[in-house]
Order: sequence, then C-alpha cells, then structure tokens
Amino acid sequence: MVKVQLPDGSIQEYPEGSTAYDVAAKIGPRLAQACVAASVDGQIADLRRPLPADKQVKLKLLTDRDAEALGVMRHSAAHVMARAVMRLFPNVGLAFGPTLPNGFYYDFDMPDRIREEDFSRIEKAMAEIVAEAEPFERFELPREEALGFCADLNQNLKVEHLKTGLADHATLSFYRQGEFVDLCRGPHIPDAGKIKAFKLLSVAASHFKGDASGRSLQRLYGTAFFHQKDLDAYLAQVEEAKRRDHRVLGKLHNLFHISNDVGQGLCLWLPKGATVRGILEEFIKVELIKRGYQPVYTPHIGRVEMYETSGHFPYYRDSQFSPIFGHPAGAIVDRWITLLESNELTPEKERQFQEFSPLLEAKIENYPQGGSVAEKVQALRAWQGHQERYLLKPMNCPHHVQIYKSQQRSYRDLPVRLAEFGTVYRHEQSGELNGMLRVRGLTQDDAHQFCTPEQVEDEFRQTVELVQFVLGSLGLDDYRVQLSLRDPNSDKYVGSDENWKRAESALRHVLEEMKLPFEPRQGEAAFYGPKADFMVRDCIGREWQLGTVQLDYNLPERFQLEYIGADNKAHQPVMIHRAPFGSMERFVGVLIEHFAAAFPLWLAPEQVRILPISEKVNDYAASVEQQLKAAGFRATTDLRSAKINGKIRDAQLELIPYMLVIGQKEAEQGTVTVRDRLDAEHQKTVPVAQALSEFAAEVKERRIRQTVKPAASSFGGGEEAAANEY
RNA sequence: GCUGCUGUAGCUCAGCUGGUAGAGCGCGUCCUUGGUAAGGACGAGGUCAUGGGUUCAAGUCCCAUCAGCAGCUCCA
Repeated sequence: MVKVQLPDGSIQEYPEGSTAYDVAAKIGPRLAQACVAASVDGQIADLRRPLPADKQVKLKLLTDRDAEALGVMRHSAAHVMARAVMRLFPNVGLAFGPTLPNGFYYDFDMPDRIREEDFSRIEKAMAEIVAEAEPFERFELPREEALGFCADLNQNLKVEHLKTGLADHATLSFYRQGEFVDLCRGPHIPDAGKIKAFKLLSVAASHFKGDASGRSLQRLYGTAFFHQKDLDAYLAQVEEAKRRDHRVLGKLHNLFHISNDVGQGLCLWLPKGATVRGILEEFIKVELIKRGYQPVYTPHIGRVEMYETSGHFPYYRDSQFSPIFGHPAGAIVDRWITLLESNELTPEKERQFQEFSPLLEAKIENYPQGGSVAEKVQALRAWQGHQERYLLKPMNCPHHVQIYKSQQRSYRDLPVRLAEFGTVYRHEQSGELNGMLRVRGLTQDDAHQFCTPEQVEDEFRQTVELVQFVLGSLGLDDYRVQLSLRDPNSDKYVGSDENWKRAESALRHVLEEMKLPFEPRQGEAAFYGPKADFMVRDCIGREWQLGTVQLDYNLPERFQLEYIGADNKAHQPVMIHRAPFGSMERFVGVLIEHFAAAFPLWLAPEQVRILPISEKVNDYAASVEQQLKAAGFRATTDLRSAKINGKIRDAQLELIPYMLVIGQKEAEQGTVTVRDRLDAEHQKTVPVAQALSEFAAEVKERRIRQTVKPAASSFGGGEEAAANEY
C-alpha cells in the first residue's frame, strides 16, 4: 500500500507501485497532463517513479507554476541540447549538464568547436527532439555494469567521474531518451514535449570538474521556460543588463577611464565619477563621526615583515604585487629562500646564487655550505632582516593594528574605531579584471574596531546597522545576508578552533537576534575570521556582494594586541573589520548599473543645467548659475549657439536631473522654467528661490526617483516573471 | 593564470577573394538668436594596438607581444 498526504492535508491510499502520475490522474486528467515532477517528502522526484510503499509520504505535484519544476525541466533541456549536439557533431564526450538560476549548461569534450553560427541548427535539432516528445526513461545499473556501459559508449569522462566523484555509489542511475543515454541523478520531466520555450545563449571554455590544470571543455549555455513570454521577458532583462553595463556607461558619461598607459585594472576617476565618489565618501564620513569612529591615515606601503606577521603575505603571495626591495639583490635572495623552502634548490642553482649575489654587493654572512635547509634559510633571513622590503599594501588592517598598538589602551578606551578610505593593491589574475567591479587598485571604506570580548556582539550589531543604513540610503534595501564560515576540514585558516567557534557563534547569535535572515556558507570565510556578507539586489534583480563585516580573534593574537582591564591585567581585544560599500570602485560601478547612470539628485555629478534660449538672456543665466552655485549645487550653463531643442536633447541624454530653461519671459520675471529629467510633461515656471529650496529639499532627503520599477529576483514561474515586466 | 573571440578617428562602426582608409556622432570655425529631444555651412582628426614575417604590394595573410570581451579558476 502507498500512502500519500497531499498539500491540503488529505491522505490517500494507492496500490503498491503507484506513481505520482497515478495520483495526479486520479485527481484529474488535466492535472496529470500539467504535472512535470513531484515533491516527495520535500525531495524532487520523477513523476513516474514508484512511490515508497513502506511509509506515508508528503506528496506535492509540481506543475509549470512551481519554481522547482522549472529546474527539473531545464535539466531535461540540457539533456535535449546534448542529444542535439551529438546528432550534429561526431565524437562528443559528455561531462556535466546542470541547471543554473537562469538556465542550464552542458560541458562537452569534442574535437569540433561549437560557434555561435551553429546555435540555430542546434536549436533546430532541439526543436525536433522536443516535437518528438519522447519520454525520459530512468534505469539503474550496479557499479561494475555502469562502468562497462559508459566505457562502451566511449564516455570517458563519465567513467572517470564514476571512479572518483561517485566512488561510493553501489548503483548508478541513467536516463534514456531515444538514442541518448546519460549517467544522471535526475530527476527529469516525463517527456521532452514539456519544454515549451528555449534558447542557446553562449559558448565558452570550461574545465572538467573546475580544475584549471585539467582538460579544456566547451560549455554550451542555454535557458528554457514553460512559456514563451517568460523567455522573452528573460531575454529582455539580459538586454537591459547589457544596456546598463557600467563600462559602457562609464565611458559614455565620462565617469572613469582605464588607460593602458597606467596599467591593467587601475582605475582613473574622471571628474564626474570622482564627484559621485566624493559625495559618497562625505556621506559616510558624517555617519562615522556620529557613530564614534575616528579618522586615520596610513601609508600605501608597509614592511613585508608586518604582512608576514598578519599572514597576508604568505597566504596571498600569488595575488600581490611583488615586494619592493631596497637592495638590488633583494629579489634574488627572496627567490633563493623560496627555492630552499620548497626543496627545489639544486646544487647548480645554489652555486649560481652564491656567485651572483656578490656582483650585486650582497654580503651574505655565515651561509653554511653543507648546512641544513633551516640553517641556510636562517642565514639568508638574517641578511634580509637588515634590508628594506616593502609591500604595496594589500590590506589596511595591519596598519590600523599598528595605530592601536602605538598607545597603551585601557578597557575604558574601548571600543576604538579607526576609519580610513584606504587604498590597497592586489595583483588579481588578468582574466578576472572587469571594469570597476574587479580592479588591481581599490579604495576600501575600511574601519577596524577594537573591543573587549564582552562588547563584541553589541559592536557587531551596530556595524550591521550601519551597513543597513548606508545601503538603504541608496535605495538598495533588497538584500540577503550570507554568513561565511570556515570549512573545518581545510587548513587554509589561521587561529585556534576555539577562536573560530567563538567568532562564528557570536555572528550567528547577533544575526538571529536582529531577525536578519541569513544563509550559512561553509568555506567562504576570510582566512582570519568569519564574516557576514551583504548580497544586494539591484533594481533589475541582479545580485552583487557589497558590504562585509568580519569578526577576527586571530590578528589580535598574532600582533599581540592588549588592553588593560579593570582587573589591572593585560587582555586581548577582538577586532571587527568592516566595509559597508566594500570598495569605492566596485560600489560606484554597481551604482552606475543600478541607476543606469541616471543618479539621483544628491549624487548626480551635474545636478542642474541652465539652458538660455538666446544669447540675450546670457547675463540672467549667469546670475542664476551664481545663485545655484552659492547654494552648493553643481550647475552649469549651456552657452552654445544651439537652439533650445538641441540643448534640451543633450541635457536629457546626459541625464542631468533638472534643466532650467530661461528666456526673455523668465529674465523679466526673475523666474526659471524647471524641466524634470523624469517628467517633461509637467514643467513649471517658478521664482529662482523656490526652485532652489525644492532642489535643496530633494538633496537633503536624498530622494530617489527612479522610473524603473524593482523587478523580481529571478525568472521562476509565470507569476514571478510577470512582475518582471517593467 | 587557462580556453576561445576581438583590436580601424574622441565614440559607434564600414572597409569584398591583399592594390597605402570611409560614414554617423562628437570636436573646431563661421552663419544663425531660435520657447522644450538634433538649425545650417565649412573644416581638422587615423604609423589601421605593438613588434616581427610572407609578398612587387599588408588594415586585410602568418607569428609573437600587449590590451579588451565571454567563460573557467580565484577574490583578504
């Protein structure tokens, strides 16, 4: 007997071997037709798999209205795509074909290269497969047979995966659809006919199991929906995202520039972009003073030893700019030590090092010819210790730690909150660089709070509130919190288990207390502590990681920080690292996309443009401009000999929030005609003073007046997608 | 860093199977003084990313380098 409980609470019984489809058919033929999968005790399963007979299960029948069903269908679409590719190309090896939040992909190992020109014929082959509407049939094989089966199919990557990733599986499941068979966990839709709208999106290289040293595969991306209108809406959103690309808008509106002559990933802030950044910096500085932070400034470089103490230098060596050596032999000795420590120093190389260093006037004393590696390293380090070695700073924390250490601290002084817009440099891999979003020189709105263990939770809470306030002020109030924890099985973290447990539970506790929903993510922590990351959704539904708050018991230990407690004994403070914006580069980049470069009045590089209708009113225009500037507005006057139409068009395209049209009439009356970027229909002619006070109010409130309505997060079911039509 | 694609005027892009460069916008000058998304005329701008090679001849073909883009990998 199969016992199922339906979502309405009713319990029904079916003969053994019954499937979810049978349940649906009993309820009604239309439901059976509409079903694509089932949720059995919360697990998504094939519609036609027998339900468990040994216990009562909760059954939910999934139709095209359920988000889970969309994922199942996309997975099946990935199979259909792979089948189409195999029909069109020879010797296609299959890797993985999972779903993504907005679609799916399949990785292929094949001799031919897929090009975008091939998309239409692949789509055509897919359409044929969909039209055939053959069922997806599941079958299972014992391990050895599965291995032989995949080998017979010449699916070597599947064989490899069976031997490594699936080594502990005694039986393996496969799905067959016509001539196409794939090792696959499932579940799948009943037949390909349920795929109603699909499209191939792009093709790019990938690696088997994400191993960059492994073989290169071709990854074909696509997406699929239950309704054509959902696909259309999705494609429209992709277009919209393209239109908002901060690299394009940054160039068009002269916000920032990245010059080859300066270097990759090094951002030049043009006056307009710098204005936006400056306003944001002023905005947060005022907030910080209110909240008890103290400003500090620190240099752009620091001794390598300091970063060795903090752990940054050894941990991130590969993604830092090379150290700056005071002595010409510095880099050589550095390399020498590296080879010694990795046991790669051959006698030949050692001899070369020893011959070469005197040429650079490096006198390395007491280098033990036949000595141990440790003794040799010690001798070299002794030499190094007398030389200057600086690192372009990759993080501000060690510098702020030194400021903390510069004085004796009493528990009465804590918390000490040190804030700086600190510019740091990281040698990101060239393939990672992306406009302002990923750069090699960036300025963090950084601060470090040093507090007693008792103050940790309170301090952390206040910091989270600051992040919330800052994001809210920019209209970015749709976000989720990701609690990034360490992976207990990894050795990439510093500090004791006890420190980590304390830090992680403190973060968790405060987030729970603040009733902030969060998702724990193992293995995402910084190397010195766990963090709460703010994943912010912009107005077209994309997510960005912006602000971060990190709790750190480890750097205080490594730097031996102290404060004198009430008991007159030395204690160790706790550090909080935080950056509400993250970095100014990234944040402004995201804002450009969020606002599509149409900044609200308080942030707009140029807030008001005065448009004289003819030269006869230029003097009056000048006096209006003076009044605006005296009141603190960023205003210019368009004095070109163009017609008013042209001036309005240009100001509109440059996204100037307000235009003040001035003609003979206004000059005589001492008024201006205000034209709103967002509403050209309702213009009004008002005295200059009134326009000024209205603008001032809008700036003071940091009012955000967007035309684009917030969109839903992702393209799930039909209802959700409807909300995306903006 | 890896794989693939791309690099022509300030910007967006044409430029055929090799025969020493074009458009629109922008910019400059002049005319025009115009009431709500482009008034007109003329003009200046390019070592075709850089360096090699093949060829009588290279923007075009080949190689290398640099940079950009997409994806992978990484992100304190």
